[in-house]
Amino acid sequence: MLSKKTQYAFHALIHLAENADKGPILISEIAQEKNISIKFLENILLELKNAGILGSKKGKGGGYYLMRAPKEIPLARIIRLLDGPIALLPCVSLNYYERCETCKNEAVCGLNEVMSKVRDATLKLLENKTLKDILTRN
Amino acid sequence: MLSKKTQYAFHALIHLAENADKGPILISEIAQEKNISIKFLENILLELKNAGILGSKKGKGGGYYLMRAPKEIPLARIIRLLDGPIALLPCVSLNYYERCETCKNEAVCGLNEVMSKVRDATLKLLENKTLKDILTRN
DNA sequence: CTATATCCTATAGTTTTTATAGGATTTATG
DNA sequence: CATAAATCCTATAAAAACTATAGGATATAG
Repeated sequence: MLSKKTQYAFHALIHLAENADKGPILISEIAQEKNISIKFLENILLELKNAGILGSKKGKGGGYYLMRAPKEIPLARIIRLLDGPIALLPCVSLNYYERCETCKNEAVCGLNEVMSKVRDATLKLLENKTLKDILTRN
Repeated sequence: MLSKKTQYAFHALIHLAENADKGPILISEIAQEKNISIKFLENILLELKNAGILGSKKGKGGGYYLMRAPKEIPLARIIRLLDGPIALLPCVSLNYYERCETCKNEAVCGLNEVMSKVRDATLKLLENKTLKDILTRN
């Protein structure tokens, strides 16, 4: 399961996308709207900003805003940033690979093969679906 | 990522399947072969037994053995048993469903839609692939 | 100058995961 | 029947990860 952190990030990004025309949005506004602890959300938005996904403005009239169009933000990007690996096993992770200590030859390991397929099927969706795809459909 | 518990379970099941002709297998043998803490493994095998996946025999000549053919044991079964939900969000989980508190209408939620697709793609593999599919290929 | 809002880093609280301990029970066998 | 071998069972400890909070630093609008 995705962590609360990542779930909150998605909800916050959705709010920012749906209010992109209103200029910078306050942390407190998002927190209230989406029922998230304001201080926890603050940390999350900061991480998104440091990753270049969000921009911010300080002081009166400040807040957070998207740095790029929703369709340019793949869901996989958010998950990897806040949750880490998407793969089910370290030995099939593309971004967080670790060699399997138990199995002698990954090329012949059946578990590795199946989990690689799971990873591919998951990534095909999460890398192609973007913030735009999770906005409320009207 | 899958927990160590689930990873150990897979390795133990593989060992049991590959030595099914040798009668009951000792916990200690599996632990040594796969480099798993013997006491931790004991708990895992017990859970698998209580779930009807393994059988056991006590006393001298005892040990654990598979209760059914490897091709009858889907990987999803093991994961759900030891790791819980396979879905990325509670609101798209088939076996551990929980209503989303933030979104007003799941039928219209884009996040729900995408994560449902991820779940389906993952389950298509994990419910159809079995212990037989992860045995070493020779 | 002041109020506002993010920035930054530390830490506290909670839950989950991983691992260990030790006695109870069952069974094979001499 | 006594003994050794093995799983059964439950509790608890140790470590790690996750969730949340705190409070001062910094930047900016007006």
